[in-house]
Amino acid sequence: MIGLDKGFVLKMNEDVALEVSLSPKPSSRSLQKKQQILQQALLCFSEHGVQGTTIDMIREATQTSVGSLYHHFGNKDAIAGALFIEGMRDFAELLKQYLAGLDNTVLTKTQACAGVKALVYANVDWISNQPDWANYVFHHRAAVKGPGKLRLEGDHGHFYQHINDWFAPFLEKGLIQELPLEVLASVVTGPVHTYARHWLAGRYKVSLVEHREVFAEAAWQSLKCR
Amino acid sequence: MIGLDKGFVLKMNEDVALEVSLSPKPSSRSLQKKQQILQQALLCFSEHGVQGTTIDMIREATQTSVGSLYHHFGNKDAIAGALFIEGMRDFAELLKQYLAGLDNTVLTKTQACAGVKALVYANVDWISNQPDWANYVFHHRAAVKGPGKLRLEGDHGHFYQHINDWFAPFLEKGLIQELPLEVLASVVTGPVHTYARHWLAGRYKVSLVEHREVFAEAAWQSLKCR
Amino acid sequence: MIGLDKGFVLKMNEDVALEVSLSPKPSSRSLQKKQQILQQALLCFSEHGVQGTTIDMIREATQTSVGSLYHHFGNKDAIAGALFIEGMRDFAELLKQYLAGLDNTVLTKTQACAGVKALVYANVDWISNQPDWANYVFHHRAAVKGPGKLRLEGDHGHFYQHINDWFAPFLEKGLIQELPLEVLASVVTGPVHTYARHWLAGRYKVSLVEHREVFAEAAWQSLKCR
Amino acid sequence: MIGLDKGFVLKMNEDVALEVSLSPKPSSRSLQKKQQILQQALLCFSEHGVQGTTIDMIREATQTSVGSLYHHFGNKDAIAGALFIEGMRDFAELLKQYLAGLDNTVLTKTQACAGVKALVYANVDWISNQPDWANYVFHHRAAVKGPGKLRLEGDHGHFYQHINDWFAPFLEKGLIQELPLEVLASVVTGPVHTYARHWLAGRYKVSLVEHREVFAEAAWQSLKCR
DNA sequence: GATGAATGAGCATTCATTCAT
DNA sequence: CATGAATGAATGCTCATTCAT
Repeated sequence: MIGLDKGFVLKMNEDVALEVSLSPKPSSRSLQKKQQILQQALLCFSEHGVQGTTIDMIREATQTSVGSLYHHFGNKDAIAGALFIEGMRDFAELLKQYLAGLDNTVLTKTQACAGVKALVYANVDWISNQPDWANYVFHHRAAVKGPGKLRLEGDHGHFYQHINDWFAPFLEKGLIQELPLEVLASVVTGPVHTYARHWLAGRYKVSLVEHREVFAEAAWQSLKCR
Repeated sequence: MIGLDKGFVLKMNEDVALEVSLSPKPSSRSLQKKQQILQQALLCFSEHGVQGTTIDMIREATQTSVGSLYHHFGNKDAIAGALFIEGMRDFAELLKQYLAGLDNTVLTKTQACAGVKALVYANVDWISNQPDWANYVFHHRAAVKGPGKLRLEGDHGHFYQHINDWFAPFLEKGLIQELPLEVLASVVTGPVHTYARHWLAGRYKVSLVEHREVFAEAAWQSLKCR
Repeated sequence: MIGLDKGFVLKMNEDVALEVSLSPKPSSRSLQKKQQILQQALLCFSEHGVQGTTIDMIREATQTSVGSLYHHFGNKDAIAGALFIEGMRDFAELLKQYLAGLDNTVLTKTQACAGVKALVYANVDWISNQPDWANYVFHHRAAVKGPGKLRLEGDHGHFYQHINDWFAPFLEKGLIQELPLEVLASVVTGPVHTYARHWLAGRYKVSLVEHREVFAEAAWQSLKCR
Repeated sequence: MIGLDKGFVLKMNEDVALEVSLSPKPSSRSLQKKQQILQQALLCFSEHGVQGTTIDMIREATQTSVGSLYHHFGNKDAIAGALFIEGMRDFAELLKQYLAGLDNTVLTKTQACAGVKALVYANVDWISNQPDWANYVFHHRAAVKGPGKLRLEGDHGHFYQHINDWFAPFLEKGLIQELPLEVLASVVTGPVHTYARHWLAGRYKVSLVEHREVFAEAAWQSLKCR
């Protein structure tokens, strides 16, 4: 069964650097600093929202200078955007990993259930391990502007395609209800995200992960064919 | 069966006026202006977010003066807060109305199902009829600050109590799964809100109301005891 | 010897009313309200300064409406001005009264001393009895603008003339040092006012009146001829 | 005899910079700008009062940008406060210098007189050389708010202590009247300040310095034991 | 006379961004 | 690459004053 991946870190591929400044050799020093900036920016965004976070807050948190921030990212939106894109990618990776651990060639009810639950697990686990990042990613899609937007849409398309491809056989075989993909997605992620939001805001006391199985089962009951 | 209430309007009880200024007689003129301001502010908030909306935008939309805005509400936060509180109340009223149309003394599976579905219907219908207000209310609880916060918490407590009381018999009889109220709430509203958010953002094309029954059925399947 | 006049009240002659609005019959009702307004305005001015006091503060303190305030005084400056002029007059009256109790036809050292001390007593006593008003009057001459200014200068001239006339014989006889009137005034009132300012600001704990005789004696020692 | 120090300039120690931003190296460039800002702010405050001076006036006078003003001082109050504190310090320095030029180990009437007169001279001279700053300092203690306030009180305490220590021997020996320090201070500075205020406001024509000796003698006559 | 809604110029302050060193 | 001073448009809010009811 799919386990709980421990110890995520906010780590990103070199592409991030490439996207922002086209400097030929993003030295590892530079990359390290960028990550630190993103890490701290995330904390600020979580606490005050993107609009409520000022460049100065990030500067203070990262112990650098305004100039340095701009040298690395160009402007505030680029920071917010990079954070979103990397988060999306990080989450997508986990989800793919969870699905990869399953076999979608054996078309049984059990496998279908495992697939649906894997979606829920991936959400619950990623959110639980990266609560701030998760909160940010699931509520700041608008943060991505300019050139990054197209790229995000591409990424997102591939991601959806991947999930779609994985489940297609089960839908065809009639093991999962034939609903629009968007409805499926909402039924699977909606309860988790809604609970997570209240939990992260401190309004719910019991941590999300404690309801991991409940949400998984609920999703499966909603989507299975009977 | 519970029908779709047509023609909601952003209309609020006199209490709104009372909360802001304790003037003895909030003339209907004054009340009317306050409502108009809230109406327009909502549009601005929907389009640009609360932080992204400037007082000047609201001023222009309402065709009044800055002074008048401040005369009636004191500050920007108070506008945002009043909008949230009134929205909450409006939604709660609809939900109560839907539940009131059902009989929770006959403890059958059918009635339990109707109860759960009523919750979904209320969400779907209110969101469909007040999309902007809904979007605002479901994502700006933080807008309520200061004295209004306590009041909101009180209101909210009563609201939850009411729902709780309605469903208690069914839970006792074992017709609905005995889950924490917060989980129940997330399972019922999560899919609807998640779908609604994407739909309102223009990312989903099919309107929420078209999936009304699907979401209702999904909720019931998740929560019923088997 | 000159005693301490008890129980001053902020009371003004009908002229105040006349100066502001030229209404034919300033009914006693109206006059009463004006006095109440001035009384409260004084408290506000004392606490926040004239510039720091808003019309709304005065409105709240007087439990009336903005409109009423403007009906009675025309504008904020007029309130500040009236307060200054009345204060000046009230103080001048006390001073004249104190001098009137003495005999300036007997040109002895004793009488000269009594005259000088009367000036100090008048200052100490008036300030002690009307601390707020005193603080206001001695530091807000600039508050008087427009038409009231000329009138004030006239009043002030008469006042100075009166004092001048009273002391002239003693100066001629060589019982008091022949210094410019302005220097005399500064030596007599300076210490009292300086002490009073610090006392009123809470920086000095011992009340002004306890040093009444000390200041009087100091003034006399400074000014007497030897 | 104590002479008249010519050519004061508004110059302040590095501490000013330190108090506002704790940046490691307040470059001399930065310090220079701060001084220029204070210099111009003083002129504005003198002409319109602190409340009557707008940030925009200071900006125009200093030929910089609003942002720069805030970069250096944080807010308007900080400008007003720094000006007061520096003024206090500048005056205190002069006074100490004047006292340092005298010998308080020879306990004669002559020396006591010289001491008292030094206090008056310091006041007259500083006010005459820095009329605007003096006027500001002697009437805007309230300008100091927040953290600077404590520091001011400390400074002030040391200052008073210093004066107290200098005069203590003379008081003990019975050469100067044993009055509370506050009364002594009022008698010495009161006449000078009162005269200065009227002079600076343009109501008195003869300059303060012309009465230097008169005020000094008056103070001595008031305070000497006989 | 009283009331309080309306007005809008004015103000302190913030903040993303640029750029010289 | 780093630094932090400089910039100025933008923003939330205040407040004296007017005026219709």
